[in-house]
Amino acid sequence: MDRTRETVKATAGTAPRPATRGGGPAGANLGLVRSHNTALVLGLLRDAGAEGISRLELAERTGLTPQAVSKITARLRAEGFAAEAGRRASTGGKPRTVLRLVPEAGHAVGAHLDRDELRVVLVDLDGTVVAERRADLDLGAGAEAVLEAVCAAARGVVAGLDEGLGEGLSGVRSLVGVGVALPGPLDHAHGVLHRVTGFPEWDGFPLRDALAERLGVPAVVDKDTNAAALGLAVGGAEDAAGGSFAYLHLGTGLGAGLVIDGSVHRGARTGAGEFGHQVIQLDGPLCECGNRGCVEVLCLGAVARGEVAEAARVLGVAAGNLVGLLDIDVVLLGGRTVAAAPEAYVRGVGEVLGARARREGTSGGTVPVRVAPRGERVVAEGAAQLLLAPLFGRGDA
Amino acid sequence: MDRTRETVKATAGTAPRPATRGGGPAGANLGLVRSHNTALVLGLLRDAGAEGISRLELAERTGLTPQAVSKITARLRAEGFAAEAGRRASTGGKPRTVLRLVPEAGHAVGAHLDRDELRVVLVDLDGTVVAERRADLDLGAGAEAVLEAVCAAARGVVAGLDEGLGEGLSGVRSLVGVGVALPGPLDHAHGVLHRVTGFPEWDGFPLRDALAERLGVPAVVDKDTNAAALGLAVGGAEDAAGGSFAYLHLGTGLGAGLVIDGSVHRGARTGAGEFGHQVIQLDGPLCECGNRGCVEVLCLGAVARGEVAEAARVLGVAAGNLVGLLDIDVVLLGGRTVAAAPEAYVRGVGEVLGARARREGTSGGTVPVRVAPRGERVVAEGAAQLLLAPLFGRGDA
DNA sequence: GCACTTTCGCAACAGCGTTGCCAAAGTGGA
DNA sequence: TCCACTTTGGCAACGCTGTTGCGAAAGTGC
Repeated sequence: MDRTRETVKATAGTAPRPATRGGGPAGANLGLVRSHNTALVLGLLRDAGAEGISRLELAERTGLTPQAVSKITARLRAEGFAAEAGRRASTGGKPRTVLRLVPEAGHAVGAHLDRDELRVVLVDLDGTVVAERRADLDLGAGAEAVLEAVCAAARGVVAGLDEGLGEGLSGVRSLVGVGVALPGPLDHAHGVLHRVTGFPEWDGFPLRDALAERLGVPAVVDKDTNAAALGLAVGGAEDAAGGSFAYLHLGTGLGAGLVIDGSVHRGARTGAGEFGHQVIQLDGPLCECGNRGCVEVLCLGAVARGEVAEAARVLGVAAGNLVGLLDIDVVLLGGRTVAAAPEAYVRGVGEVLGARARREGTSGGTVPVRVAPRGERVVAEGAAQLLLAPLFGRGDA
Repeated sequence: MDRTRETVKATAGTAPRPATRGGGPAGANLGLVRSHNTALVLGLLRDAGAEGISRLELAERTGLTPQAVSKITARLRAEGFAAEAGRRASTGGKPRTVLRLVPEAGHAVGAHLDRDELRVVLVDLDGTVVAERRADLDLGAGAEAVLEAVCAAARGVVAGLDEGLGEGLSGVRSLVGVGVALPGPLDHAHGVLHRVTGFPEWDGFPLRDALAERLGVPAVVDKDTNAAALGLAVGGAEDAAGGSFAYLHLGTGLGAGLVIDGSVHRGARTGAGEFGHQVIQLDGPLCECGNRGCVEVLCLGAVARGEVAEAARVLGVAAGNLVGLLDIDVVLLGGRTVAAAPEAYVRGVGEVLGARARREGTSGGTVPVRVAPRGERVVAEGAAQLLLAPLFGRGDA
């Protein structure tokens, strides 16, 4: 990913040599330390929200000295990313000055390309959705048509910023870039699509570079479930922060986004999270993937027959396998099918996980199951976070 | 983990403040940069083995400048961890000086506590086993007896070092510590056992602290499968280095150790890798864990009936689920049952994975399946790596 | 009104990797 | 045999990082 534009480079400092050559482990230099700590502080500022956070709290949370925090925050204030926001009550001495993030200092566009729908949002540093567009879309209409639809929508959501708008989006000073999330296998590292399920004409298409060139800003591409998981990791469930959780998406298909120790796990081939074709019934009914007894077939079959309880139970068994394998903290459910009967799925999956936990003894207790917040916008918001998260020290994207 | 003894503290430098307070993300200071880069260089030295590696190669691989590498290696040489080892052929100028690790500069003890057997090894910095002891063991014989057996064996393997041996092991200058691996649920972070399967009397026993006090050196405790995975990640399969793989252990039970992006994934409760109780047959035969249709029941049942091919197939299906979920690079098989018919299991599991890969298209190709090297010593060697790996920049342990 | 506590910035500092420069140690052509 | 050239790698000065020492600012409480 190339993020060398001047606008939102919080880490202006020196121009360091390329930190890593050839994929090996990277040596750390001082510029890296600086950007790491700056990102850490920015992240804490964001998490503090409107309430803000004092310099000393930042020092305690990061392990840095108060003086280092003062220097870092001074830079951030000079660059417009942070600002003072009142002061706390005194505890016998000088009251702490509260700092807060300036959300308008940075924005990112997030686009969710679904099979029949396009949803584009503009998100600020805080994660707040500033603008949104929705349109019908035919993923099979060809690259040119889809690209144009995405660009038009992106221009639309950015228009309100009034920061000067030229050919692409490159005139928008605070814009970090555009994140795109879509189904189907793809290569996240290079931003190249593989055979998007049902649309073979996309195979090998370099979506990231095409978009970046067309819009004149950095672009990132990821699977829809990964984007959703990232969005939820950043500002979603409170207890999911920094931990591990799975986002299970039940819509036209069944997939998962995995967050392990606070960052999205994609695997070397962006193949992780293939949850739907997990086999849970040996020699079971044939799935369109060629396997037998996949969760997807069993679960969606039950849905089609109207047996929501059975669908939830099957989903729960597969979720239980996942929880056991990865020792996950929370399971979040999303997607259109879940949205149609949220309580039933939460209850059904929860029961299976609860029974499993009870059998295994008390250690750790049962894994909570919840409906993922943000509803139909999860993926689009997460796509925007593909650009924003790195600013805040998330290793993703 | 407490590793403040002077002997093998490669990072002698300044005494930095505690880097992190309260479990949050840690701010980086200069001492951290130094130890990070030092560990990186040490790791590359170890991977280079007897052939050694030149300063400039180190610079290229780490992304550091040659001068920085020179400084770091000068320190390492002064401390006895590295030494010059000849020189390369000239390519038109001054020939490169080859550096190599001095294996004898550090040792670690690794202990594998199995239900009926104790195996203790002494490993040097290179990962080479310097000494080994094996003894019968009854895990149910009570804490005192087991502790004494471990300590006696540890003293035994260390005796040959002739570095002065007092009450415990604290007199051995080059000894980093003792790593212990055993089955059953436990808390890796605190080194406390939970209900070791079949031996309820161990529940809550603080094994790590008990051993550390008794021996006078740092101790680390982990699950046997995690230790094996770490050992394989460090010096095992070549193509597993830095990547992701699963070690599947088929013995009296069925478990897995997961390595994701080069480091062992344990989960917050050290619960990850519960592979055996993955359900792959809805409403299948009852497992002793209370679930129905677990791989363990199906697989071990087939083994008991002498149907090795069926056992391998079932194992392959479960491995396929795991591979799909995590996008893993390699599957390594180990354990007594596998050792009895290695080719059959490799073939059987490989066929299932191959069929799965073929159905999903060409992207990435099929995941290789191999027998884990090192045989019955994997776990003990991995246990020693619990102490050594951190020296080389592995985030584990 | 004064002593005390707490926050936080300025200035000096130590330590990290980096840069500039040069000696060392080879090769290869004249 | 000599000399120009290339490449390695150490020494010294440097810039930048977070850290430490100290003092001003801004409250509380007797």
